[in-house]
Amino acid sequence: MARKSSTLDPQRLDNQICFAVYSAAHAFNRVYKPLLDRLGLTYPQYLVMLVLWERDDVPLKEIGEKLFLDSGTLTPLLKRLEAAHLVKRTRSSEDERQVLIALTPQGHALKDKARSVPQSILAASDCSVSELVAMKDEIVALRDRLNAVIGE
Amino acid sequence: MARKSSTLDPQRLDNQICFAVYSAAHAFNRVYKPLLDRLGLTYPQYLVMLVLWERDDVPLKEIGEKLFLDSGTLTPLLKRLEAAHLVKRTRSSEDERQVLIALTPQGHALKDKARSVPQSILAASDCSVSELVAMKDEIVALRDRLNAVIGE
DNA sequence: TCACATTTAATTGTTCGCAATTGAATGTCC
DNA sequence: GGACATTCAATTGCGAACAATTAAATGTGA
Repeated sequence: MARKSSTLDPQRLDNQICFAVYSAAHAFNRVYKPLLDRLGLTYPQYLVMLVLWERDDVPLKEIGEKLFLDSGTLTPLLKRLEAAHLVKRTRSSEDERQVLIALTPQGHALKDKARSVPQSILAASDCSVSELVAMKDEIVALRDRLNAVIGE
Repeated sequence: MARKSSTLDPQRLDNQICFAVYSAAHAFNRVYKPLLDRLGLTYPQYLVMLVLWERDDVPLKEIGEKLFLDSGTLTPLLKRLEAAHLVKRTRSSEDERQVLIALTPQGHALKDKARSVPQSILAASDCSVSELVAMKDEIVALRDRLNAVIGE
């Protein structure tokens, strides 16, 4: 009883939820890799395409808010998507500060090719949809609490 | 009923557990940042230190297995920790292929300074320990299932 | 209108993360 | 013992991720 049980030691790697999340994110990335290679996308690029497939012609700023990414990450990423002829970047005529991101026909067409990706991920998760939804909601709630702290 | 409800659309960003995990990992990183800045560590460097604080004089390979990272990531990271005088890298005399990572006195001493980090994270999570442990176990189980698929 | 603050992207520099390759050390099989 | 495969770390190249800075466009208040 004198020595703290290792299963309760908050400084142990295996007891840290952040490492669980960190390593799960990398595991997801590795599962996505071969699926997205066929689409010519990286995972963050795929996330941007998901945003655009929901709504086209979105300001860079708004993509950043949805994905929690800033222009330092998105500007070069979007330039790569533009070089791949999947999106077009244009300055807004109403507000020259904003850059609007629009899908090209190829970018729009890619949505169909990507349709099988989620079910491949579901299969790899080896888990029921309802369990995954419950976990997702818990993780999102945790993320939002963390982000609330960052804003002070 | 003809149109699929958006809350069930698997191609919607908000319905993807992987994005929840991805964005939660980044949120954790942002919460850790100011805490680890005081220790002069990045989050992946902190993970390596957690491994070494549990057991010293560990082969690079073993650190990689615990953190799911390869030498391409760890070699430069460990060189930075060595430059910061927190670890020492030596070739094993028994097997010259292996590099053993050992804590310096400063590296060992940093454990005490890092003791308050987990409770700061717990506070930011705004969640009970038992809830976090339950979530952690679920996420680890998911991660392990995903990693099992990668190995084919 | 003019001075000043705010907003927005882009840029720069550092660190991860990983695939692919290289090279050295070790293990195995004949 | 020698040919061969395997293991392990290091290296190279590319794409995030983010802090900090810069520059241009817009908003605001005297």
